[in-house]
Amino acid sequence: MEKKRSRGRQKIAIEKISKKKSLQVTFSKRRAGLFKKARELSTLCGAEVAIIVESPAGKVFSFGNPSVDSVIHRYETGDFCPQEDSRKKYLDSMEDLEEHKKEKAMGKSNWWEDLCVENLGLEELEESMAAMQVLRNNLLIPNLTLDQFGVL
Amino acid sequence: MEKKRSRGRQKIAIEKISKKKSLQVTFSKRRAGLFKKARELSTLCGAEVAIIVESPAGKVFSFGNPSVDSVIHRYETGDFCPQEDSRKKYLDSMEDLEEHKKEKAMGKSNWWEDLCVENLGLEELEESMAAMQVLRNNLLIPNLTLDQFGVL
DNA sequence: TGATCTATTTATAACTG
DNA sequence: TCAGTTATAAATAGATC
Repeated sequence: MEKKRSRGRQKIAIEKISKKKSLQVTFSKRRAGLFKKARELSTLCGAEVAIIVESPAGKVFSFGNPSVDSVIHRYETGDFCPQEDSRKKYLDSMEDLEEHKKEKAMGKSNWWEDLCVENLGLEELEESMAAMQVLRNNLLIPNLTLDQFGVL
Repeated sequence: MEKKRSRGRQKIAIEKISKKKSLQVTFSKRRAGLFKKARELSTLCGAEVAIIVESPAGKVFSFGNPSVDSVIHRYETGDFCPQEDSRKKYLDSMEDLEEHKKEKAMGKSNWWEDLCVENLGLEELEESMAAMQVLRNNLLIPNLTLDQFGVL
């Protein structure tokens, strides 16, 4: 009979972990676990899920199916939580689209500085994505797709 | 020895559940489990977490610590990594790329088409990556890293 | 760093009232 | 539909490599 090689998983209290190193390890492991659970929920039940996590160090991680933004958009525009009139903002941004295009046609040099979801329609989002695709191709980096970025 | 009263938990494939009733039950249980994991992660690690789930029936559930809206706001404004100057670094390299563009432009609008690994050093590769990071930031998509593209 | 291992805790599928 | 039960699957704390 060999000596036990490990005490196995130990029970821990659900309170802030004091040891910095084990906090970091636990954060990574549990974040991965959380995202896996979310993926399973969405696959098993056909549910849409979005998760945003910010580590104590300020790093942001996200998971979304079909995408973080689409789920957030529905959350914000649905009657569930109408604290902000983001639908109006969205429609306004569509109006601004023409003006933005005119500016672009005038040959504005640093065009990407104006890129922002707030003044971008899906069409231009896809244009921007296409530019990134060209960059990606030229950099010989394979398999960059829109859904990898949670855009769609 | 008594007859077993249950077969206990059974292994299931991670694919859409076909039986409507067990899908509903599984959705409720797993949604609760997911939120519990999120609460534990946030308590154990002091992390901010927001989750939005929409059931196939269209019902929306959410969890947030400290609140869904605050986490979403951080996500959307790109106001993360407050203790780092990486954002500034991205913007700086974007300016460098602007120079690069002017040098290479010569009447060509799609400057990035000239970018190619063959005439790029690691430094410029990283610059290009930084430009993509800026694009990413402007598109409000978090956590784009080199290794995600299989470069490193 | 991060991947892997082990023993344990935790989550949950199927079932029952 | 909702709350328990049971037996098993899955996650993970702590250690090691």
